Amino acid sequence: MNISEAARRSGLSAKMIRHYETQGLVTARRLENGYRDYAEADLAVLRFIRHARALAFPLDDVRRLLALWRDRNRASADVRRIALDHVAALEAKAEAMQAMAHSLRHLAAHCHGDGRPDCPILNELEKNP
Amino acid sequence: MNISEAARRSGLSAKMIRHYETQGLVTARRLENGYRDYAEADLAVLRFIRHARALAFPLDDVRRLLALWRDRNRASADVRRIALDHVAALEAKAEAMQAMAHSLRHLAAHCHGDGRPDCPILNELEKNP
DNA sequence: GATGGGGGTTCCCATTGCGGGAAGGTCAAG
DNA sequence: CTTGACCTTCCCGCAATGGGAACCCCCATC
Repeated sequence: MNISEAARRSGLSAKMIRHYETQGLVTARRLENGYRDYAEADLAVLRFIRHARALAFPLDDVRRLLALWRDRNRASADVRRIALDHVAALEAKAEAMQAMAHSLRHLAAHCHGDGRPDCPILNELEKNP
Repeated sequence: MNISEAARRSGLSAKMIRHYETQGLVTARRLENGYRDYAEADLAVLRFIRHARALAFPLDDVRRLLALWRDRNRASADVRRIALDHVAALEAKAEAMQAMAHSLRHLAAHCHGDGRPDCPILNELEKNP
């Protein structure tokens, strides 16, 4: 199957697939004319990548997860460590963003939000320290 | 004051300050030798930027907030809108990340995490659709 | 045979917000 | 005069794509 069908069937874009190839996550057989040719097994890899990316695993992690996936002698502990490290990163970022959102919501709640110029949001931003 | 002192006193890096200048957020007087020269008023702008960035406002928003800040005839409604739009974006991203973290934590909780190869995390990633 | 259309390919640029580092000007102290 | 600590501009790299150019391939139709 050509790249656009692989894209359609994997839920990725052709651009993404080529990019993942440059990053060493997938490889494709090449036809005589240079076209990439994907087998069902490749499709499984592409779907794996899509699922991992949907969970926001960086490509580096995806590469490691793929290696473990292919390794019949893997230790599930290795998979788990990658996942939990990623979870920690996600939660740290999410909490930081929630905290920022909270502060801003609080400031916005005290802002008239009308034609008058005074605004606690700007007051906060212009504070000295 | 030169750029490194402005950096120290604003809590930004010299690199950041130059970058903000290319993005039209700050301007600095130039000495005869081409060096940037900052006044106290510039420092206030730099601190404003730092506070806004600490709340993760994109530079485009910071530019708009600065314009409103300088505008004595601003409507606080405009400031509020920028802030609340940003809050919405922050919360959307944060919630998406929390959701991913939750799914992964759930999967990891069912993973032995020992030397055995079977792992619900990989099972999830290799699913068909 | 020529042409058109719809594939494919590679490669470069832009995004966002910086950091690193090179190449070179400037200035004060020793 | 040299050293060192500033400053300047400019280019590269990051992460993960999207957009688009320039060009190749193949098939069908005129």
